[in-house]
Amino acid sequence: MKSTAPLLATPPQYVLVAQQLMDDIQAGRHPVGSLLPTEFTLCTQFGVSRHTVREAIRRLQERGLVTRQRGVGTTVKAPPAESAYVQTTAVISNLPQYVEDTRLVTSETIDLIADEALATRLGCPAGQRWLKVTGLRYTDRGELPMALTDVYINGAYGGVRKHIDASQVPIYTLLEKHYGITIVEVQQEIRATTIGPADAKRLTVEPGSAGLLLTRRYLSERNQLIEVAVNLYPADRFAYVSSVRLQVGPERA
Amino acid sequence: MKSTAPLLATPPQYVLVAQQLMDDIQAGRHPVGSLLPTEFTLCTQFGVSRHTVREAIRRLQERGLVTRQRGVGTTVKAPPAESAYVQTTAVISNLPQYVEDTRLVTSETIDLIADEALATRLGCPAGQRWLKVTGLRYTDRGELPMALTDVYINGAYGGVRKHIDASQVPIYTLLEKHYGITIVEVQQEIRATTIGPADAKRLTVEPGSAGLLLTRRYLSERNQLIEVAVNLYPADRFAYVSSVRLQVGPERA
DNA sequence: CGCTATTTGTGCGTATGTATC
DNA sequence: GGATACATACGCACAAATAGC
Repeated sequence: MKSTAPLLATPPQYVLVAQQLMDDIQAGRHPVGSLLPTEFTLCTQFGVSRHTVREAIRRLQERGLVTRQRGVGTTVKAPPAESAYVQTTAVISNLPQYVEDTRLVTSETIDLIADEALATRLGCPAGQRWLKVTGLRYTDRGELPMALTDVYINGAYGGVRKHIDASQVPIYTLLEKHYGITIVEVQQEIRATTIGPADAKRLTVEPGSAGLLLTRRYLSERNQLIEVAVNLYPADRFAYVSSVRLQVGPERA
Repeated sequence: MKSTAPLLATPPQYVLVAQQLMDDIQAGRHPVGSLLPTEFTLCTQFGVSRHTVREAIRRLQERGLVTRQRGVGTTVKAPPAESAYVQTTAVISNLPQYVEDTRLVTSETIDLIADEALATRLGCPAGQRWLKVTGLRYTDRGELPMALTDVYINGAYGGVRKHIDASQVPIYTLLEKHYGITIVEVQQEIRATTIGPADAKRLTVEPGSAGLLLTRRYLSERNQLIEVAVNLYPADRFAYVSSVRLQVGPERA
């Protein structure tokens, strides 16, 4: 284990510029709806190159704070969000009513080696060891399962298997807790799919009917793939709902 | 006024490089888990500058296909997707990006009054006037349409109809621009569905096959429903990808 | 353990293309 | 047509992290 604290001395210039711009937006010096100064103006203002300014504005753009249009300029769209990141409140909704809590009932826990097909599905090199936990996810009310869940856990962390059943928390938090690793990136993919006969039987739906396939991939600091969760939802039992609401500017509206 | 040719001349070089790299990953020439050639190597291979290569790789990174590490290289993390022409969106905050990469070809524009069924689907009172724009959305690669799109625009803002074809920007930005309104909230819902015969024919897929139904509702400051966009994607032509990365340091409060 | 080569990250300068007004 | 402003693309240099010797 390495104990060298990776302390950052000074942030890159484009980060500083981005922070200053966010401050200015927050303080109302660049009100929502107004145009930001042009790239050239910002260059002279901050005393940096255009490349640096563009990199800074790119950050604002990625967070949805500004939009850019060629020939027009950079428009301020929203003040910087309070905490960290996107405000996407992902709500999992059931058709009859909203779901507060769900239970994962595991049916199988096996060790396996990723063959070519699985490696492709997970996005890992073939031959890697994985712990696969299969189960059905139930809502509080209703007897039918909401989803068929496969969780693949990197073989290096297979020790969590004994904590899974007992726990109500997501599996990746167990990994963070027991192994001291930190999940820094979560990639999520949602696609439609056709539910095959075997899965259809377990979910109690018609074979060949439509389903939602939601895959989450958890990456650690070193970009190591720690966990992959694959959820299959019958079309009529699940919808993925999210919303983004822009904050009203500092001025009273 | 220009002749409003909605024709894309040639994609930027970094897009071409990115597409070629995705093809190479898909074909197994850059297997998952392996390192991509270095930036310098790619420069000579493609005959472009490092700037262009980095821009291309940035696109792959945003889609979660690769991760980068200083001193190590660029690691392939996942194949692009099942099918060749799968387009991915990132977080909801950079919708404009997604629109720029695709072309909407409108086939029909009609005025209508919301009956009970439509009012329920849109979430508006029955009897309200709407402008409905129907079209197919294409990617820059592949001839098959990526999606069947219905955009419902609040009747009060029907005047945008003449600007829709010419523009490459999202329709809601047109509304913001021409009517001075501000979109404050975007609600998004994703669910799986079965594609009916009529839609299947237009999308060139099997009737009864699975599709992804993505609905976005745009609300103004006074919570007025301005626009509803309904997109139907065949299962094998689209995946909704988003990624959240935690910041390393306490970059900003 | 330190040195070095490699590879991505940061930053600069410049030029040209293209959309908008 | 002209002016403006962002987009694309080339070049170069040095910094920082990593891996291997």
